[in-house]
Amino acid sequence: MSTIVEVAKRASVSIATVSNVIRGTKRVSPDLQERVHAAIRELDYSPNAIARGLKVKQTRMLGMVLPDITNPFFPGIIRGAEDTAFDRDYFLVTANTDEQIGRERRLLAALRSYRADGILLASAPGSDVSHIRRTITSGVSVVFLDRPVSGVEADAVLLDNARGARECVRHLLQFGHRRIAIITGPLTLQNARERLQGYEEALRESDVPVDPALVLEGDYRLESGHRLAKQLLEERAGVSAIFVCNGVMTVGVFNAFEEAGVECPRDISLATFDDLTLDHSSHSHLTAVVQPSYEMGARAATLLMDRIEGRLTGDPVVVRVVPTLVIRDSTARRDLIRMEQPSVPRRRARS
Amino acid sequence: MSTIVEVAKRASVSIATVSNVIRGTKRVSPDLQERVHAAIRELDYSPNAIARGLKVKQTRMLGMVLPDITNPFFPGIIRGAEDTAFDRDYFLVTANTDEQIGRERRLLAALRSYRADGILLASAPGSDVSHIRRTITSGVSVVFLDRPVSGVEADAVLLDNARGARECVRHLLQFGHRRIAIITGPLTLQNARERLQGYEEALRESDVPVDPALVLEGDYRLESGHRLAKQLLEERAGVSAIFVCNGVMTVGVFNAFEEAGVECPRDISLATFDDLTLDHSSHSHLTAVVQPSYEMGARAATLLMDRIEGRLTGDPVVVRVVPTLVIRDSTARRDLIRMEQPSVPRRRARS
DNA sequence: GATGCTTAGTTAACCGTTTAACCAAGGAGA
DNA sequence: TCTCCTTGGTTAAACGGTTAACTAAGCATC
Repeated sequence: MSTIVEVAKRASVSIATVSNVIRGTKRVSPDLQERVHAAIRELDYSPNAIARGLKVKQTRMLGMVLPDITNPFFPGIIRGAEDTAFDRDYFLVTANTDEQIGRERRLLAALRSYRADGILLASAPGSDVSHIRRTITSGVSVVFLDRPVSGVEADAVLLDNARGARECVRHLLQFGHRRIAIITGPLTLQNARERLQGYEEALRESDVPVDPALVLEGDYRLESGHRLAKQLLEERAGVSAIFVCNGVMTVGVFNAFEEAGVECPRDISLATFDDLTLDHSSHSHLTAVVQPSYEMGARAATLLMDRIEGRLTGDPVVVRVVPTLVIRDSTARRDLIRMEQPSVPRRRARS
Repeated sequence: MSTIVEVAKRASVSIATVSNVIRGTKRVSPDLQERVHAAIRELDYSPNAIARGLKVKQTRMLGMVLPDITNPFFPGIIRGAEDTAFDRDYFLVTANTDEQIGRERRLLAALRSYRADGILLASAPGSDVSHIRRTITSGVSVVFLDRPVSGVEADAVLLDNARGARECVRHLLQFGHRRIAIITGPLTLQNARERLQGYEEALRESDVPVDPALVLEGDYRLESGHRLAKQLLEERAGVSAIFVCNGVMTVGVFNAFEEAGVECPRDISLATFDDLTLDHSSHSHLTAVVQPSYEMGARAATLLMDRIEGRLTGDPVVVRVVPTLVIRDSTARRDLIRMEQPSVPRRRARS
């Protein structure tokens, strides 16, 4: 691995000149430029970003810390952020915490140690936020993505969750549904609370009372969707529609439907947050609140880089992006729903 | 952001002593240790990994370059590699190329520039491998993951693709199927060729001729699965089973089934590479060749770190891991398959 | 008391860049 | 011819760590 000194020697110039032609910081005569470029090519020289970072005190490296890469919501975010960062000549690296606060702590510490210029963070739920606060006060810019962290001030890109939920539930109400169940995310997360709130608002608008028995708290993971839907189907209690607060849980809900021989929308209506485009075709027929995930990633990255470069100063800014409701086949008019339980499960689940 | 000098001042010791207590490189008396630790705590000091890297010429940073994070095969790999790297105190960062060779080139250049100690690479298909070769000769260790790169020698962790395909097709043959179609990956990729080869071997073992009309080349992306399955269903040509060479294409195949009103396994048997556990329940009933993705990630990371640390020297080693065939509901005995076309599609596709 | 061996700590060189400060030479203006 | 700019280049001091080489002090041995 050759260094700038070797390049300088080979081109018979000083290392300052090499640096200048590489970075274009000063006029250099054409023939010296050519000699330097030739030397670089011949040696396959790659500037040492680490030495540079040490001197200029910035690395042009951005970290992205996500709670769960298996959640199909995140790939879009990653793409958006990566593209935007690359366009502005930053290097974006991704790491995931598996929703474990301990891992998050380690990752933030590592990124800080490597002097990343900034971090895009979708934090794992947890009450201890000292590591985040420390990261910020140490001088690393942080932008919250999708999940704000209560008690910590920072730029953020968030979804208008209440609005998404409200529109979705309105749609169900327009279809004549009155007993609409909701499977929420973990209510420690603000976005989960907002979605619940949108649900309640929509009901109130239509003078439908909020029945606490129809509000089921999940945790955004597959298993909870499965469990709660199963419970819901057993009691039934007049429920003709379910609103599920994220895509992963919806998959679990479908599992429960299949085990119980329930077909959608024949036997029940289903609407969900998140679009599962990669998924089984029946999902592409899902009525869904779709989040502009690519845009969210892109805007968060922009915010972060603007903050780093000082184009953005002063109080934290919070960008709210709005989701769109896509109405597809999984919701039907209330009077078309067959409310009696199917007599026999179509197929048993296997482990 | 405080430095080692400030810590040294505050603890009234030399910077060498600070370094020594942090790294445990030399005996330091208990009271000095305590003073240093106190200073570190009070200043919230975080050692500058970049300065350290410059001096010791290694960063303990590993890069993982993947072609497509939306492919559900990769999260498992990432987890395995991340865990293993963390255990040995390396920092693993991930980036994805979207199957574009240009992005791969940029990412490798960036990782080299940041002096990553090593790279786990699942390369995008493409004939130009000079950037990979250059990365290696420049001194960065590279381990190929899942996809070897022809013409470049390096350690690798690969799946025994032929074996997986062979066992799967044997299973179909045992169920009495004779006209078995295959939807392959892009045959420029070695793993796609190996899967095809396994398919052919299994057929030959049973004296079933390989009918070229039943070999359809896809590209591992959803759309190709959809298109080829549709084509297959239109011609039908006595096909009673389909073997799909990756999970993403299988989703496309399911879309085609649904559009045509074909049910599985009632109307046709389906077996696939990859397990789509996150997916819709019908997928969890899929007969599948499942790859030990966590293990692959873990072993690749181990190989890489061993190579970096010099515990592993000499010729490249290639680890072959073996997949397991999981037989579930999507395959049925040939005589139970209803071969006539359903008269009317159950549901139309929407955009 | 001189000598040598440990032990605990410090000094200073170095890693590969960037960049402020400096310098030499050529040309313009007086 | 002398001074003063420009222009195009070089020198050398950082940046924040690590670590080999060194020193000082304490102790045992003779």
